[in-house]
This record gives sequence, structure tokens and C-alpha cells, in this order.
Amino acid sequence: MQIQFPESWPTTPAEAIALQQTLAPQIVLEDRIPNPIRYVAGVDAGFEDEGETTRAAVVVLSFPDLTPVDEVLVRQPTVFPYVPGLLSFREVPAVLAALAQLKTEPDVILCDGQGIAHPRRLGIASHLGLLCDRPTVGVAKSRLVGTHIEVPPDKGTWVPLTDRGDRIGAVLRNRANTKPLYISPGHYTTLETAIDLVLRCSTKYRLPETTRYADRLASSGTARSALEEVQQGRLF
DNA sequence: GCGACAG
DNA sequence: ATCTTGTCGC
Repeated sequence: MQIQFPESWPTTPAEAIALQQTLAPQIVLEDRIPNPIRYVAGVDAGFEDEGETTRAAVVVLSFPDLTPVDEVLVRQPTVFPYVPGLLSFREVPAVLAALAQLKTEPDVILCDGQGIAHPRRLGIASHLGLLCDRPTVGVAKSRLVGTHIEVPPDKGTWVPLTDRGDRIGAVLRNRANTKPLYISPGHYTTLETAIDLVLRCSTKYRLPETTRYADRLASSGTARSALEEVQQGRLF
């Protein structure tokens, strides 16, 4: 898909925070997702060489059958350290490079991490949504900010995630007997639609299929060689 | 000043 | 995120 790469990228936390404050007001919390949805994408990032190299994986699944139809894996030098609240500045560059190589245009992208459930309302899903001008949803495995009551144990139930008086997302019990997921709108979507989409992308596991496929692709790129396995005496 | 803190 | 063995539970 066509990607407009940023001409410059923040180098320091101070610059990154300033950019977030500029971009946050541009987020659109209205549904602008194509109907019907034909393709959903999942993105994930991983690291090698003690963080020196970033891996970004993106997988496109047909919807609603969730069959993988396109995928890309890229590796490039890491350009920003991990700082809570500034995750996008570390992972987005590689993710954009991966998206640029997709042949199939996704109608919506599910990201590993928060959307607007962020201190400055610009988590990685929101930031990515603005940069590629696409609907995005944040699917995080844990909380960054906000408070919430306990989530009922029943599968499919959720409670609002609140921060400074704002409803910034939902804590969703995607499966019974598992930790809940933190869902929040990224860009061009409402919380209700985000929750519905995550549920419709989920089958028998805690994480939606989109992120599971992306995780697997990202991991395949870091799998140990047979030689390394032998040297560690763990073959067979 | 003391915790909390997506991936 | 990554390192890293076995182990508890469905």
C-alpha cells in the first residue's frame, strides 16, 4: 500500500512528546471503516541484537473468515529507545516500511498496544492511523494508563477504562479464565466498533487472530538456526 | 520524593 | 520486547 513516510522523526523524548501533543487533536473518533470489511491487518514488532535491530511483521487476513492472504516481514536498525508512552517512536518506522510492501490494502489495522488509552491520547495505534490515514484499533495485553472496575468473568464482557474523566477504552474479557485485553480506538473508529471488531477477529485464543499471525511471522524471523540448537544441546 | 510504566 | 526450564492446569 502507498505510504507517505515522515520527512523527519523525533530523536529525543522531548521532541516526541511535543509531536504527540500536536497530533493527538487530529485523531478522528468516528467510524470511517469500509462496509463491508474485506481485509483486516495485524501488526507486531520484535527486536534482536539487544534492541539494535527492529523486526516488523504485518499480516492481512480476509474478513470475516480470517484467512491470511498477504504478509510482510522487515528488519531495520532501531531508531528510538523504549520509553513508556513513546512506544510508537520505536516501532512505527519499521511498521510503515512493512505496510508499504503490502499488495493487499487492509480496511482496518489492529496494533499491539494502545490507541487513545494513552497519557496524551496518542498510543501506537492512533499514531500509526494518522501516518497511514487508515482506521486502526489498539489491542494491548496490559494497561498503560487509566482505571477500571473488575471485569465480569463471562466471556465477551467488558468495562470502561477511564482516565482524567475521559472514557479512553475498554477492558475486555475476550476469553473466560484469562487476563482481559485493553481495547481502545486508534483512528477513524469508535470504541464500540473497536470492541466488536476484536471479538469478530477472535476464535479460540486470548489474542485476536490478527495479532497471533503477526506474532508468529515476527518470531519466525528470529528463530534459532539448527546449528545454534545443536550447540545448545537442545535438538531432540 | 516514591511508585507506575503498552512493547 | 528478550532471556530462559520446568511446571501447573484444561
